[in-house]
Amino acid sequence: MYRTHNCGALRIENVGEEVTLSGWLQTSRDFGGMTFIDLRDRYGITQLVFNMDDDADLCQKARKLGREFVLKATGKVRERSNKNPNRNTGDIEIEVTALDVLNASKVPPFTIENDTDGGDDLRMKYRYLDLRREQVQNNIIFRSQLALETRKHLSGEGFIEVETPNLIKSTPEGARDFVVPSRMNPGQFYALPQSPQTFKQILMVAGLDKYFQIVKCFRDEDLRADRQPEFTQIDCEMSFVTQDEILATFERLTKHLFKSTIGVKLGDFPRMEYDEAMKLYGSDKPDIRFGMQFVEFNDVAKGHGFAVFDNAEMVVGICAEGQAESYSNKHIKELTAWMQRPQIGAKGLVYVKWNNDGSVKSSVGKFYSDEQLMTWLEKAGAKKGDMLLILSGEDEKTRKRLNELRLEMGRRMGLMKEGDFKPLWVVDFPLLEWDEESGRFHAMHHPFTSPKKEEVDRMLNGDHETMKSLKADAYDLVINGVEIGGGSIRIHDRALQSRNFDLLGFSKEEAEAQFGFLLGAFEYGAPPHGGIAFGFDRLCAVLNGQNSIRDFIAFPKNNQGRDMMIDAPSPIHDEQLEELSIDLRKQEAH
RNA sequence: AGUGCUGUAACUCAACGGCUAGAGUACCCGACUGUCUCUCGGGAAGUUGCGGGUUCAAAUCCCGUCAGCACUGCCA
Repeated sequence: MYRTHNCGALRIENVGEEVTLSGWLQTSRDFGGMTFIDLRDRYGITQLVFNMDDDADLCQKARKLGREFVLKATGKVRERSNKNPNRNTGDIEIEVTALDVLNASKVPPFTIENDTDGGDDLRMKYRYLDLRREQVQNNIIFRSQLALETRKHLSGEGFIEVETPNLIKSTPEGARDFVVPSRMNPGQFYALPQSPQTFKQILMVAGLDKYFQIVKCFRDEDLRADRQPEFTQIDCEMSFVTQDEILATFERLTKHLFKSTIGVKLGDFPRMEYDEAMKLYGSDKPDIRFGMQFVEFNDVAKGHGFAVFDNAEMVVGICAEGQAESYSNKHIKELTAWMQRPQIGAKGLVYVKWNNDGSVKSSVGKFYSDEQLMTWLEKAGAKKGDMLLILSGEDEKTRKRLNELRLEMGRRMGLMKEGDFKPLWVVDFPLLEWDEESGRFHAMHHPFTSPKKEEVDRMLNGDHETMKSLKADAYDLVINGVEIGGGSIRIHDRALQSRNFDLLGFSKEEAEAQFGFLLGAFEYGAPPHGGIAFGFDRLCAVLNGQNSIRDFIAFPKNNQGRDMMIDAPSPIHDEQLEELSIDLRKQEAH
């Protein structure tokens, strides 16, 4: 037997018991005459004691062991003379009578501690060592709990978990597909699903009524801290539902997950129209933990001889409360430089300070009187001590930049409080989005998204602006500025679907070739349906107040989509290529 | 594809263009009977990512390249 207890189990009540523990050597403290070993497993750390006076051979053996050795120790639990209040097992120790070295270990390349000294790349390469750390292990355990609570809750609401295939058909819409060559069908390829979208709709046609799945999705796009090439979704679809019913269902799920995993009770989620989010926050995923909403200054700023504002489509700013005195010229200059980085690309940044002594100071003070600037401050609802930060330029771009500034000011002013969760439904997304590159509209959500009922008539007779303004029954759940998930009511009517394909520039033949199976299914009595999908990895991260999803994935990939541990992707043998009927293009010689 | 930051001992980092490239941690050896960041003494440890250039002299400056991270594009 390897163990009678785990390393986090023993307490003062167990004193006197004969126990066996197995685990890893966390650290040892050798005093010559006696040696302490901290034995670790995922449940905790228990101290083993060896004493020269009791058993010299055993003590000598213990002195020779290195970090991360795998040990089995048998002995008697006894009360410590010096207790360690920082540890659950700190009242007791094991007086060891028998010790087996189950396995030796090389010296690990970084310390297996909460505050590891390892960098990201090392930790990924030696992921099995990183996963020994309590924090990372807790993240993985948390993920497991979140998945179980999701299943419990949705199953309790009558949802059925259905698996959908991973080898499916490539479609041109959306993200790039990962493709898999077919050996038995030379020259043809499967694609890995970007999401089980079409399958879940077909499950609705099939009458499953309420479907969910915790499912891997694959997108071959460039990565970020919050983006992996393969990631997990809580994917759902429901029949005979309105948007309100879907939102209510997944609001219940979200509340349940917050309550059951981190004990946070969320209030009812507010809703905001997409247009309003863009107007007030310059983002379709506003962080509403703090205000600092956009204020437009076109009417008060234009026509006073300041050419930059006069020529701008939009003059818009935010009011940073209480910041007038804390931003010196140097700070403003630094903030301006931050805004001018190529990633953001603002040309300049205008400030208006309302100092505590009542005076007004501004970088555009030459062009505007104090009285004029006061009207700006009033417009923004500013108080003494506040500071306006104003950008100008083309409407959409300027709002996007101001969004970055707002978030940065939120960070600097400490307004993104840890443990504060502010969910938000963003609703009424546009149906279509203009794609400059291809010179056509594409679906903002996906091609099966239903336009709002009142938009149907406008759908075909519209000009460019009308098309841009068409609204869909599409919605996102945003928490603390992170897009947690999104969905829509789908089109279940074949005629409306064809209309939508027309708008998207699909010919009948293309639509048939790409989505014929779905359109075919819709001809056999498709129920009205809709659904949503949550980013499971992001939800894990947000619940833990973290930005990077990598720590919640047991085996994540790096920036370049490489698995550093197994070193994938990698070349394959010529025989494999041959079998797959694939000729590689010759690489240019470097 | 682009922008920025980083790359020095096993790890984390330091070193004005100039002395034998240092420190902490970890590691090895020795001492130590109540530690839990043990303590003390000693030791070993370097292709300064790689290639080229400028210079009397390069970890340091320049060019290229590779890798990691963050971001922009991209991600229905």
